[in-house]
Amino acid sequence: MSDTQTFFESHFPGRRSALKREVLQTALSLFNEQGIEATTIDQIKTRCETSVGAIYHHFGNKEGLVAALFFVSQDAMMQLTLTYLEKASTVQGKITAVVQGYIDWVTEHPELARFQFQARTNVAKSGHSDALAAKSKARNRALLDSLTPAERNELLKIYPPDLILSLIIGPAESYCRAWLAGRVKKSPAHYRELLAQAVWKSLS
Amino acid sequence: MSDTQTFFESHFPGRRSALKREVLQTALSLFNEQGIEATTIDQIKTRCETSVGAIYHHFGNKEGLVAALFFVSQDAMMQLTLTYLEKASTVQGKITAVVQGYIDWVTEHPELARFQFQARTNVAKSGHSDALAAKSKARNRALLDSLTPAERNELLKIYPPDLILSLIIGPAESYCRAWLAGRVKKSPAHYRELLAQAVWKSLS
Amino acid sequence: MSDTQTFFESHFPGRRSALKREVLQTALSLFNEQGIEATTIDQIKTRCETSVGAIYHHFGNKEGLVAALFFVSQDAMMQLTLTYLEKASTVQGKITAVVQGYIDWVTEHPELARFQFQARTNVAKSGHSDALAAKSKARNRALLDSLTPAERNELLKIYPPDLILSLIIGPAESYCRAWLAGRVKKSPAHYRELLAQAVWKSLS
Amino acid sequence: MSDTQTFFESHFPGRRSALKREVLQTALSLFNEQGIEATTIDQIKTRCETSVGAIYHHFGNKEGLVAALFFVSQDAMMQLTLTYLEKASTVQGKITAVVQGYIDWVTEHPELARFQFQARTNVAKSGHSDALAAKSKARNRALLDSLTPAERNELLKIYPPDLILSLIIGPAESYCRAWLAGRVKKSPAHYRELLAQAVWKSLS
DNA sequence: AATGAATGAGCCTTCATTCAT
DNA sequence: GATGAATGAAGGCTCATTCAT
Repeated sequence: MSDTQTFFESHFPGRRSALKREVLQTALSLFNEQGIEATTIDQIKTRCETSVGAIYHHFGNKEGLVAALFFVSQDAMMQLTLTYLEKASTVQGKITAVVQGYIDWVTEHPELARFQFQARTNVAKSGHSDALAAKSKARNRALLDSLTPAERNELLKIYPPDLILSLIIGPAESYCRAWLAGRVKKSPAHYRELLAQAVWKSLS
Repeated sequence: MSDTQTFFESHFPGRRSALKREVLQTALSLFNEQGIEATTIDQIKTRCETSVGAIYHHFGNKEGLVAALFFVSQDAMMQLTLTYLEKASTVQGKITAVVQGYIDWVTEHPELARFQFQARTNVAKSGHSDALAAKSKARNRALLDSLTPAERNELLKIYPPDLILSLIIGPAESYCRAWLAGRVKKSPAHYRELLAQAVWKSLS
Repeated sequence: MSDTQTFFESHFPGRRSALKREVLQTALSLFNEQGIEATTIDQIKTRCETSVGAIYHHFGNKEGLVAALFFVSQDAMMQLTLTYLEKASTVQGKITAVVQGYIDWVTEHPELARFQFQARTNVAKSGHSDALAAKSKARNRALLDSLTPAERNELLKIYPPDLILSLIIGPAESYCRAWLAGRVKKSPAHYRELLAQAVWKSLS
Repeated sequence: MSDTQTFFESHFPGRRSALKREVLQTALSLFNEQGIEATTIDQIKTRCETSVGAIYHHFGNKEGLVAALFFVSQDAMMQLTLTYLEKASTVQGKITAVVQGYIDWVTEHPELARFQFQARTNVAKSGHSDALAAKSKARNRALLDSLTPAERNELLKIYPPDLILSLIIGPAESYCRAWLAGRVKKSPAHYRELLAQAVWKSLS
């Protein structure tokens, strides 16, 4: 499962969702190529060979389409991190899970990751801002919730909780952004281990 | 120099630039409040009590206004980092300079920093994309250029050059983004030292 | 029979017409609340918990729904006036019948009356304009047809026939419009006698 | 001054208002021909040989255009009635003034009168409903305010104030509506005196 | 009879930009 | 240099209507 098509097929299965899948897939491409505001419903409709009415029937409006894309993507990313976290037993293992979960998600679904970066602001300013805030908070708690009280105390001894997340995810996110923007060529996947190690060292 | 008004006064001095300053200041606020595309020339004109013609006279078009704001801001940020770098003599000192230069810039000019994050994509897709690429590259080289050949070899021994920048700036950038978005309350300035230390540890 | 529900039950009796009645009732409310053009088939469908297809099955199209509502309402109003006219024997009695028939209809079915005022234009511009013209003419003749030749001559001595109807129905209609629009509070029913008397005086 | 063109010229004088006048004139015609909702901004623009932007520049939006047309028309009508009222000295004279002021307005500006009938509902449901309510109240008070206390007492002896207005204006309004809709042929102007007399008789 | 997904023409409105004054 | 009326392409969205199931 490493491309977007199979991603949508597994999240919106069945023949009845065929149009929904195609619209999401097309919108994703156009949003990334041209930007969200620069992409028109008409362009999407033309590429999908459907009608504007059908798009509005399924997603309400453009904002709803953006939100649907954003949340399905964010949820899947969260899911991957949780899977990794469950397999880890030590503190280092859990931090590595978060870092590598992030990297693996981005490299497996670069289109979705690219979209998330640009869509966050839109969603935050839309009617779905509450849902966004709730999910963001949940994501931030995932790591801390997976730790035992003892582990948590140990980790928070040096750095305040607010900072922890930036120390852990910051380097990976920075490199992933650069890669998605084409500013660096080597895939973040090549640096999975290096990044996890560096983060671990920074926290000792 | 801790607010935006004095910033514009020092970068566009004189009575003749008064309107230019006011337009930039107003545009900055509106862009941050509503987003760049959502802000209209008419709104800017109304808040400045000037005319659309005057704005076009000074900035050519909307894209030009965004670019002016973006580059003056990015140049000043680069300048601050260079000042810090000049004062540093050791490798650790230089890395600290980059991290703290970044943090200090953001906390001194949060409005400009916020704008830079959202404007980058716009500028990259505009006619000024070359200027953007050139300046980004320059910024990336500033640190490496300040090192002696020996220091450089030492630093690049473990981590490839592509990764270095993300390891250095990633944590600070991540925290600053969270702060500018209101997701964390404590100013990055409180963590100047902690962040620089963490980065240094991660590179050893 | 003083509310709209029983009105529809008596005009569309039986279990098979249940949906038809509910659609008419709902459409009537929405048309009055929002206006005819502002009301969508979808809104009606949602309130009735039925499907757009069912509405089209029963009424053909939106225009047909408006016309059905208009004509059933207009026919009932005409019927009431005719009943009153049959009971009257003198000229004054017949004029009183027309005035009070009108007032009683409006106060018994304010929703239907309100709808008639706004729908007349729509129906006139629709494919049902012929039916509208025919029924309007019939209504206008009802009074004159009920008079004996001698009575007719007497009534038309002073005022030309074109004017008669406006003199008779004008005051009541004016007050009823004001009441239906909420511009006056007292029900037209309070002024049944006063209005009939005033009209009679004006014709002497 | 008996056609619409000179009406607009006197209410929006000068070369700078030429476009405004033409838009109002054109909108009036189209609204009456096709109805307000059925008329599009594009149709108006095409007939005026102007641009949609210009229309929005002058009137804000379609609702604003309807309101402008409605209020300028209603104000002028009110003005005519006030002129007539000032010249009258007896109660009968004042009532005649109201009746004939109404009739003269309608026959001098049938297009505007026709428009007022259909636009009232729109304006009432628009953002200008307050202005409408205020002006309607003012119109209703014009007659009563022009009476001396003694005259007022005399007039209100038999009929309550709410009813008075309907008795006075009802017959004329009813006939004018019929004339504007083409249901009767003879101009209301032919019945100026008859209508005023009939109303006076009804009030004795 | 009932359903509701799909259609697509058409509407209102916005807004960057120009240019005559 | 300044002004703001005018332009008009383009966009998001609505909604009556159809039709396969």
